[in-house]
Amino acid sequence: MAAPCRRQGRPGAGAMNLQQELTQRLARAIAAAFPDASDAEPMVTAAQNPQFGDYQANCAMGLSKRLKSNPRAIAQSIVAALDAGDLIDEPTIAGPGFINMRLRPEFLERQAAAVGADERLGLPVAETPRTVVVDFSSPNTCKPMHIGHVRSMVIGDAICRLLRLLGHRVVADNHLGDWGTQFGLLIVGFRMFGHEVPERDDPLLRLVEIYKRAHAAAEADETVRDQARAELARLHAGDQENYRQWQQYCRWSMEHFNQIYRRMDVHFDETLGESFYNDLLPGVVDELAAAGLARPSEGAMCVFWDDDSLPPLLVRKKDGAFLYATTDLATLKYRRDRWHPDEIVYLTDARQQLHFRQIFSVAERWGVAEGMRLRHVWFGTILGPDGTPLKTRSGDLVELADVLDEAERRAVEVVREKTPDLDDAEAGEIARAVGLGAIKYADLSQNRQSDFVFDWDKMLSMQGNTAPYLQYAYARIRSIFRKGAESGCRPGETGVSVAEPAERALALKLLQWPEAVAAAGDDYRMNLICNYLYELSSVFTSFYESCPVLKSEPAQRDSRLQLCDLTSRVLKTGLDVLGIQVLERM
RNA sequence: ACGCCCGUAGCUCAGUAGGAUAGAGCGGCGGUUUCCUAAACCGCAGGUCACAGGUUCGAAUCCUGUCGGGCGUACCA
Repeated sequence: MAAPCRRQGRPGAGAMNLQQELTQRLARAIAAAFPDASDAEPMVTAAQNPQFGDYQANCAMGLSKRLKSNPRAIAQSIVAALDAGDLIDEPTIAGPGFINMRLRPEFLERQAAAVGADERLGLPVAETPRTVVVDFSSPNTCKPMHIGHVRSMVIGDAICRLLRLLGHRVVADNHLGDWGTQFGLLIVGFRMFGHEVPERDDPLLRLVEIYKRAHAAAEADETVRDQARAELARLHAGDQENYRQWQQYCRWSMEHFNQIYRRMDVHFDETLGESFYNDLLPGVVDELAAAGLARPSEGAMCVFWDDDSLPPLLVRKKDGAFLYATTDLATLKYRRDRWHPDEIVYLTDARQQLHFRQIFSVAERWGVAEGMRLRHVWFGTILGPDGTPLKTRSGDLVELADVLDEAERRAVEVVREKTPDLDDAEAGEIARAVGLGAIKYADLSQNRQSDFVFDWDKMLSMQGNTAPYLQYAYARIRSIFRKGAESGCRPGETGVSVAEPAERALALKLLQWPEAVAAAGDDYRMNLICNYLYELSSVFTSFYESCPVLKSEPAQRDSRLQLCDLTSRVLKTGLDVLGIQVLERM
């Protein structure tokens, strides 16, 4: 299937954030009309209600107190000083002093054409590219991926994609938990039960079975616990055999993880376990002590805050062992030296907020956070219908591989029902993209800070505000181009027209893509991208219902084909940011 | 006990510069297919935004208090 021919334009030629542009125009008008209040925020937002126009400025009411004047009169003066006739009609003043603005159709038409010719779809490139390390996924080894791992993975990967789209350098860093206390028990368990637990396709699942038995044995028998402690100590002391065992477990774990990452289409630039930082830990504690941050307390080493703004942070146990916090500080310093990042982003669930406030504060006082922005991007917990963490009937966490299987199974059913004429290979491919998309979108479309109530039907839903809805909109557009190509229809040069309300609404929404990206990038809120794409698809579908494309007159057809083409490109780009595939057919 | 987060339609959730009549999906009810994919579209019903005060021209949003829920608070990660 040939892509619709695209006019070659200078990349970035159509770059414009409408909200920003109008904000700047309004700011100039305020400065001109009220020099004393030239610092006032114009407060331009997309109009709440289409009857008020496309954008509104809400600054006049706020200025009224400061200037001791009637807000409507203030709005009037701002409008009089406003130079934006190239973008909007004469603004109207409504209610207490809202400035309502409506974009001119000629502007929409010109801008839509410009964006259509722009590879970046109107999205400005970051003027100062930053280097951002994104720490996400970071599962513990020797445990299968379960449903609780999905958020960090999906949101983290999407944030990486978003930052790259904005023109930043990204280091996607998978910080494996490969140095826990479970290894002693695993080593003992392997010796006790290794010969009687059968091999499996996924060696990690065998390891988990062994661990379960070892755990039960330790519960029942004190000496097993002692052995586990001894093996762990031996591992930490550098025992060759135990080290080899440990490496084997880590390899099996990675095989399992990589299988999941491949299915999920999630990628990393760097994968280093906690074990990698082991040698650095004593030095970290020494430095903290030398800097006067850490001091002995009850036999341990601990960082205190003189003003008690934060509770004490333990960096070395009284038995000499180091902790999670120590590793995180060592990792932070290592990343600074290795990547010289402008920012490090950590994705974890909400429960680690205090931990990261402590880590960031220590890093600052220690001096290793100089010139770096440290951000804890946290998300809510995945809960079952009863409000507690999700479990299967046997009490285990739901395995991610099973969720992916179930999603595909459901998607196959829908594909078979809706599009029976597909061959098995294509149906399977569509089902994979649709099932995986549904899972990712269910997670990304929700405010990340809310707890996530897991519900098979909701998570794997293919109807309403879901990824399949967006994929379907895309597939319908591609279908138009397939059909159009048969009779030689291609989007051409005639220009875009927005005479019909549905055309106008679609063009406007398309021009707002940069706003959605900017808003999402501000605070890593991927749900804003989802909202936008859903609205775009929704506006498109209305357009699709009311505006025939291929059956319209040539000039109109050409314009509509351009709108379709642009819609499909924004959808593809947007879904790509979410890590969701588009489909030519579904 | 202290700290953080939360309480919005029957259900799941948007609403993070304080702005006009609080939105969406699902579920419910009713319509739409000689036409580019009906995984769709159009319409209707459904709300004391937990409660009580306060701030202001204006509060789901900010402040205080109460009730209810989740999580966290030095030898786990």
